[in-house]
Amino acid sequence: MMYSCAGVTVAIPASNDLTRSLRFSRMRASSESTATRVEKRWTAEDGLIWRKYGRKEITHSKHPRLYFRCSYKHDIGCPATRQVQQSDDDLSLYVITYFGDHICCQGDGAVAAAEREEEDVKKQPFVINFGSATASSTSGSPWQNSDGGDGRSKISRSPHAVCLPEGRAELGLKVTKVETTSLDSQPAGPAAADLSSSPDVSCPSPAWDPLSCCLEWDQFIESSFDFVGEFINFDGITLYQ
DNA sequence: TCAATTTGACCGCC
DNA sequence: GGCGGTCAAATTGA
Repeated sequence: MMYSCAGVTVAIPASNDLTRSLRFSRMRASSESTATRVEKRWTAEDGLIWRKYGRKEITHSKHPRLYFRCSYKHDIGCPATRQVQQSDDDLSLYVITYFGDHICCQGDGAVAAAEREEEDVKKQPFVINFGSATASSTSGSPWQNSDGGDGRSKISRSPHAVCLPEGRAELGLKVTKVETTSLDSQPAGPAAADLSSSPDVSCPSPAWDPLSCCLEWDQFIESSFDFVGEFINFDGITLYQ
């Protein structure tokens, strides 16, 4: 099977083979050498279409870990996944760990945008200021999928990936830190207190944008801050890879 | 009717 | 056996 996305044609295995390979690729995250870790006060749209496929209560963690995968996982075998977990120490902090690169949107536009983003990352610190993130928040958490509202994402169900890394710039985001780590030495998890030690600043991946995410964007908007015109004022963000 | 979410269950690793 | 990651049936909303 061949699939084209943003000018890139990708060959993927037959669905049965893919399903089988996926089924027996458990513990993938722990076996891979690297992951991209992002800490945010809130999650934000990253222009990519994520689909939630699991939720797990983690021992010694107050908050469940949510599992997202690229919506094109089954379509074109895009291996990108991410885990989102609320920090126990700072309830406004979310640790987002990305695994794998997106192969679903590596078109020229996305690559160029990613390159521009990399330049931005190198040029200036990344500070996303949420301002009074809790000013209008009643729950203060996007983890309302199963108890709060209906949990249904209101983001577009567009069948096409939207590769708009520059959207971050539209949100006025700046990069403070991107850190590359090995899962072998620093497994993903909620303990993020020691993650701010590296001075390295680099773009985690030229193929896609891990700097922002799309978890519960509507809830994010509705509960975390007040919109004033089109300006979004974030509170803070730290990136780790 | 379709597509996304929820959630219990399954599976591999430690 | 416990834990974490993923699957897939059931559920739900557009």
